[in-house]
Amino acid sequence: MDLQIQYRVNEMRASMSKLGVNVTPRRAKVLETLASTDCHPTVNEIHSEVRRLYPSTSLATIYNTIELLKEAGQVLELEFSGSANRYDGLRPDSHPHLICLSCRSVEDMDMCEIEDVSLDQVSHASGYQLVRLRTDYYGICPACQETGEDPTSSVGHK
Amino acid sequence: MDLQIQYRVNEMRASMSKLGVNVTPRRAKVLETLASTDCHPTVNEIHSEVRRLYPSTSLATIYNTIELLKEAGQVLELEFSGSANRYDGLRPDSHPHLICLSCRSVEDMDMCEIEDVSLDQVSHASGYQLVRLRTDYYGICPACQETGEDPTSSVGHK
DNA sequence: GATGGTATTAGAATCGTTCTAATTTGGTGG
DNA sequence: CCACCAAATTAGAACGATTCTAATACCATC
Repeated sequence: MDLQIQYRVNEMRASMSKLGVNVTPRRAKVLETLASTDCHPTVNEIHSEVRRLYPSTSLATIYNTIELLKEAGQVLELEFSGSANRYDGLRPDSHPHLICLSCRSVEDMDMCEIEDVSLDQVSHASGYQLVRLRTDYYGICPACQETGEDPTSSVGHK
Repeated sequence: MDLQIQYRVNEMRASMSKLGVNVTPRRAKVLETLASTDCHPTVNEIHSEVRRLYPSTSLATIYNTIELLKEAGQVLELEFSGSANRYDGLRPDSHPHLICLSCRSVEDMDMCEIEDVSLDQVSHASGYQLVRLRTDYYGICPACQETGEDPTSSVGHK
């Protein structure tokens, strides 16, 4: 396993242990799956991956592990109402994403010139005690543009 | 009916007509409901409101009308995976919201000092053809803070 | 008053997620 | 080495928001 992945898995392990939670083999495989991709997998995708090693694994175990990871602050949940939620285990902190309305891919957006408004700043101005920020840019990704997608037809993205 | 509401309803009507869609009495009531509140109602809430005038209205009519409004670009859909979607008919353009993890209220965030990154800017840098931006700040609203809510217990917002 | 197209309805179907109750596992003290 | 207990895991049921479907109602037009 890639060293960076290994490092990230250990971080997640440590956080879970700090919560007093056992990192069982199946759970470890969930962590590894999350740490091994920047494609923001769904629960089903993680499930398939874990099953390759432990074929009897049930969906509940994946949901359960992700719940624990959320409590440990080690995974970022990207909710979607019309399709399955996606999870980012590489960068559990709030950060912006690019979402394709056509192929529904989810990509991290890393643009140094875009400076995130700080939670502190908004907290202060709004009176809210803020803990998280979600920023999603919706559009058509370069690949889908090439295959001749019409962005207006997918605006009410489902 | 308040003049501002009336004005907004007429805007929505015009957009729907331009699409070649009839604005029936039930649909008109949906528009009016959306134009009358900044509380970002759910489909169920709109349904209840429309039923006060037309008691036999089915849920399907609300979903259908909202679909048409989305096509007309006259309503902003705020998706939530664990609870019902909410709709903003007053400001169908992308704009940031404040979401309370405790009472799940959704509020428009209007802070002149927070300048939205323009879609054009991000489009250019990312290669995406962007049509929409979602920005949500999650935290505990002032009212819930007073009643002694613990923000960390609700972080995995549902 | 008949016709045709649109709107509407009730309820079934779908799908992601959560819940439940029973079973399995793994470590600890005897 | 075994019995015990708590935690993990399982399969499947339950749930809730949304979408789909097929039948009915409505309304303008002829």
